[in-house]
Amino acid sequence: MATIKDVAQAAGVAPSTVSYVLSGSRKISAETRAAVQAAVDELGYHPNAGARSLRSTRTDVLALALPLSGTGYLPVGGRFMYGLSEAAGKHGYLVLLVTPPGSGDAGAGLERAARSRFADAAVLMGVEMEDPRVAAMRALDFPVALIGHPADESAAPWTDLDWEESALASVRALRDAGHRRVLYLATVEEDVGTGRTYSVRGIRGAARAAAELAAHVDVCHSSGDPAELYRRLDARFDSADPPTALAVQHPAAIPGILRHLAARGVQVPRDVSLVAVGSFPEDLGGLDVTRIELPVAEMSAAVTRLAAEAVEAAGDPGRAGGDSAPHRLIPPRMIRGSTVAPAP
Amino acid sequence: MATIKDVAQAAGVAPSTVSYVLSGSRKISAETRAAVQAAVDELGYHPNAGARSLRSTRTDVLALALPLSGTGYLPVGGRFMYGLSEAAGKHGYLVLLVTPPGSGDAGAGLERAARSRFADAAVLMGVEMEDPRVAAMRALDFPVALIGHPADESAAPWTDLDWEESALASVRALRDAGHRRVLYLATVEEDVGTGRTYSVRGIRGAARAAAELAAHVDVCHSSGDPAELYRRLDARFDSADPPTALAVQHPAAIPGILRHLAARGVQVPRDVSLVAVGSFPEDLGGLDVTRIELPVAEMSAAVTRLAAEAVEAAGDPGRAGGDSAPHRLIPPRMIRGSTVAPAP
DNA sequence: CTGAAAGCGCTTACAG
DNA sequence: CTGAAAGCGCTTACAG
Repeated sequence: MATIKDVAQAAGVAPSTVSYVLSGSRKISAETRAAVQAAVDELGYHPNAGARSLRSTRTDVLALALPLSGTGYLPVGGRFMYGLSEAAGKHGYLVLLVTPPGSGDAGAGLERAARSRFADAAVLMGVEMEDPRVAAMRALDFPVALIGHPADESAAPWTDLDWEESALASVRALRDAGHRRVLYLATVEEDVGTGRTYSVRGIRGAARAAAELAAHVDVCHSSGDPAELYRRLDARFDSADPPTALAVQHPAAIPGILRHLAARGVQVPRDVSLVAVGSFPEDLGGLDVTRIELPVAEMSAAVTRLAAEAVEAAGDPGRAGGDSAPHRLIPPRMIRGSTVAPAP
Repeated sequence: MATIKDVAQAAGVAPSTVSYVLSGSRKISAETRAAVQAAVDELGYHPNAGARSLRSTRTDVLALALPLSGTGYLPVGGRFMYGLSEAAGKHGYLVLLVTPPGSGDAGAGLERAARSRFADAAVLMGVEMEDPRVAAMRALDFPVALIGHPADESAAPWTDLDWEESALASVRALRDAGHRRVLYLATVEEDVGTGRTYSVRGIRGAARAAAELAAHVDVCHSSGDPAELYRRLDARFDSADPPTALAVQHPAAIPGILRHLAARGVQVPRDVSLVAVGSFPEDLGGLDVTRIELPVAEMSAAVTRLAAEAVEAAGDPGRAGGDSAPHRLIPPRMIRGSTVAPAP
């Protein structure tokens, strides 16, 4: 592989001049610049990543810390890998995956990536309300940006869909259609248990909806096991006062839920209305569901910007260590589908 | 961050000794080893990735070259990111994502990653029958392993589900149930057009099935646009001699297909039987479809092993450059679901 | 069994 | 406007 020396020799200049041409951090005469550029193109020169990062302490890599997928594959993780890779590319960053599912300690891969300086910053997914990874990375002076809205909003830069408002808006849409008994199907219970921010805040929004909208809102946790989920739904629909509407924060389960309800003789929206909270198109298998979509591209762009800023700030002692952190809370946008009808 | 010097000082030895303890490439007395290990643990020392790779030309990183997703998000890409990250982790590798969807040149990110030595090898997804990336990487002496079965089997190590056998087996299962008119719904036409190996080989298997099994096998290309796909299906089902069975190599479309058929008054499997080719569970939204699943974990493990071997071989001049490449072709396994019934 | 030293390929003060 | 030189943190022949 060509080195900076090869380029310098081909262009008849010193290696340092090549470096300056490439970084643009020094005024260079037009002829010299052209000669160097020609040699770079001719040789297909790309600076060695290891040498560059050793010297400049910049890797141009963002680490993406995936959540442990206790319940198997998480489609949302795949979406963000794509979304982040694309957004990061626009900022000149590559994306490194850490903490593969199945490893023991949730933070082990991340810690290694940070201590070995495999990356300039980490983007954290599957964030918990009190996420231990935030303090761990701060102790290492390693910049982070979160996809999630933690309890301490100033602990680290973060972005998220406003899940609380999303839950509220979905119940409101149902309430506006006349429904007074709404079942809020929250995330799978593992996510509730570990305090994932989207899970906790969604449930919080459902509780607010009950208080503010004069509606009965029954919160039920979803399950990764469809049979168990359907048992829970059956219990509600078999009760004396069954719900007339569902708000579902487990969108991947919706096609199955619709089939299960149909098998019970319950039609959507004729008998029951339904809103999806935080879905993406693949989840719904082409069904025209009334929904609030998860804005993956917008969140990916936002978290990339936050991460890039955190990297800059870490290099600039003046700006680092302020006790507030920037964030971007994304308001929900309701998309009208065909699954909401007036209450019977 | 602690360096090897800090560890050496804390342990009272030379930096080189710390390096030897960590690499295990030299006999070290038990006391020295213990002292070094204690210092390493105490300081939380991890070797700097840049320095290590600069010196040893090993990065312990595998680049995953994603296909350009012309038709938007590809769930299969997400699956392999998880699968590969997990499999690579077991071999001590981290995974770097390159060529995010949306970038102009399919190979630009990969080329940069290779020339800058961001990784030790590349795993290529979305492989085409004659994939230009293979030659490009060979020209750079950059090891690759493919997820896909290219025309030239000896060009690079590769692994894949045997799509030809999969298509053949799916038609055979339908033929064995008495079906004589089978519609083979191939991949979306973009994949056919670019010559993706799974696409070409699936169609090849369908053609063989027609020749070998005395069945009419009509091959129809799927579409990313559901409306267009349903028009194509309607054309077949409205014909004088409609199919009685479907083999579908576009599993994500199956829930929608079933709904569309139901709307036409066609029940599966009462009126039409169906087999999915290369699905994974999320695709089918909980439907109990007769299917050949895409063995993501097995393929990820295989391609990781192939990549790791290619890295070793590249370091060993004796083994490199042989004119054959190892591969692993995975035979299909049919999973019985409830979507195949005897022909009417 | 252990250490001192060279050098991987860059970037960036220092010098002119 | 350009160059010579130091040094980032490792690994591994060379030496004892």
